[in-house]
Amino acid sequence: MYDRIKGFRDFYPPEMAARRETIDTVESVARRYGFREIETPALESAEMYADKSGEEILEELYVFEDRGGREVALTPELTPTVARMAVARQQALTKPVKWFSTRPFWRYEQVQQGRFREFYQTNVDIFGSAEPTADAEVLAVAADALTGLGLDSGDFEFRVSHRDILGGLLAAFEGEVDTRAAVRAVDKREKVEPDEYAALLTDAGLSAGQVDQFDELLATPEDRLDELVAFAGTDRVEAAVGNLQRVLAAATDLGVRDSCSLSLTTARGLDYYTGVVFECFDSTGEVSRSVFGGGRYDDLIEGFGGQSTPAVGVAPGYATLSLLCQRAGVWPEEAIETDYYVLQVGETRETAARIARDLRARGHVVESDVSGRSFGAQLDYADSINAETVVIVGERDLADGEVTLKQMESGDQTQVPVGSFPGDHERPTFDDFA
RNA sequence: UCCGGGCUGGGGUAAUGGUAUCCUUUGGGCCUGUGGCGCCCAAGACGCGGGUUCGAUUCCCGCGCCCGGACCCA
Repeated sequence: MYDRIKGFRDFYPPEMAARRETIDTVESVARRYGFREIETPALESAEMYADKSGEEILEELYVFEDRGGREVALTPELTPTVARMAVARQQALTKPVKWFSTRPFWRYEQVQQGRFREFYQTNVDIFGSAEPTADAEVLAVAADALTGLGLDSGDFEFRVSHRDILGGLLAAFEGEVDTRAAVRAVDKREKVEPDEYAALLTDAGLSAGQVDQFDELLATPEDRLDELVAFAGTDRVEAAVGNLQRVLAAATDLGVRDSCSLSLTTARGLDYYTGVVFECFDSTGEVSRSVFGGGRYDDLIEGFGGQSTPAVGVAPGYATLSLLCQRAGVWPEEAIETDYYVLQVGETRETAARIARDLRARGHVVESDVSGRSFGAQLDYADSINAETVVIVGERDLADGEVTLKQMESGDQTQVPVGSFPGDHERPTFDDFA
């Protein structure tokens, strides 16, 4: 016996069925918005992540030297890869580029609820549009996917913010402020004690008075965003607020405004976000961590050596998504379904196989004995796979040119001429011959 | 990397310093013809290593894994 590697999971049929259904739902929503599927490598140059996020990041990745002496990493996220792909074909691709991809990613981190070392996400990205409608479309794909899974808009909430509002406000304060540290502090606001939160902001360069003022600004409600513009008095904050308002207006047009709430304390950890950022949360708070997030990252493509290309995306992860669905009671139940079981008694293999083939050709799920089992054991098995109809192909019936059709739920059965089964019937059942 | 809890057949459990209970499950048989039931038979466990002990599944230590949390979340 070998153990499974920590943080990696096996998915047996019952769980896989639920995952398949969930992934199909999310992908079909993306397709409906015109996103095209891409497939990407599991390995990328480790340098790509180091350049983007610093050498320290390699500590959290699966990195190794391949036989050709290349430093490679198992991909921890998709964004650098799609950025690389977009840059490679930037002249050829018509804009906007709209891509999606579902696949595993790997990070060497502590296993916790909703967090594994191998995890699956569907990334949905738009390149080449800086319009608020693009941000809103990404939000809409995410919201439609969740409702498609059976959640209603009251089950989840997108907390929406804007990087330039935070950055712009911080820049408007007197004195030197470490924006990155301050943004990190904001991100922690809900998790730490007020004193500690204030201390973090003070460390970032704000005075005690400024901390209070900043905190008050962050609590500004949606209908008074103009006050932020007035406070900062800068083009940057004015533009950011205007942009955020247009994104929310576009979200209204797309019918997903109800799922969005303004939350200036939502910062997202990722440094590459430049505009609107959002995170999806469980409305009940029962799922304590962020379900997934997304946002605008206009500078990344240029940073990868491409032409300036605005981009916005979202990446639902299935580990946390399943937690949310389970909490809401909409995680798919496995229902093993089999349309027909073709039961063999005696030397009837040829006829049984012909019937099974005919039924499969009609698109049905059909099983037949592959274990040389007895009549009773076959019936047991048919029951265990929830076969709707059992076609009994036995020597005695066959001598009379007949097979027996048994409806499992009721136990009713009837004789059918073997030559007319399945005949012209698309989906023959007991009722058709009773 | 750190903190807390846990680990007995595939799943769920009981007891125990002297190798383990029950349920379920799985395979086979009764069973080449009404047999989805039932009955019978069989299979299957103390996470790994070390220590204490005459003897450890039980007590101690380390590790592994699982669950939850912190950090982190690019």
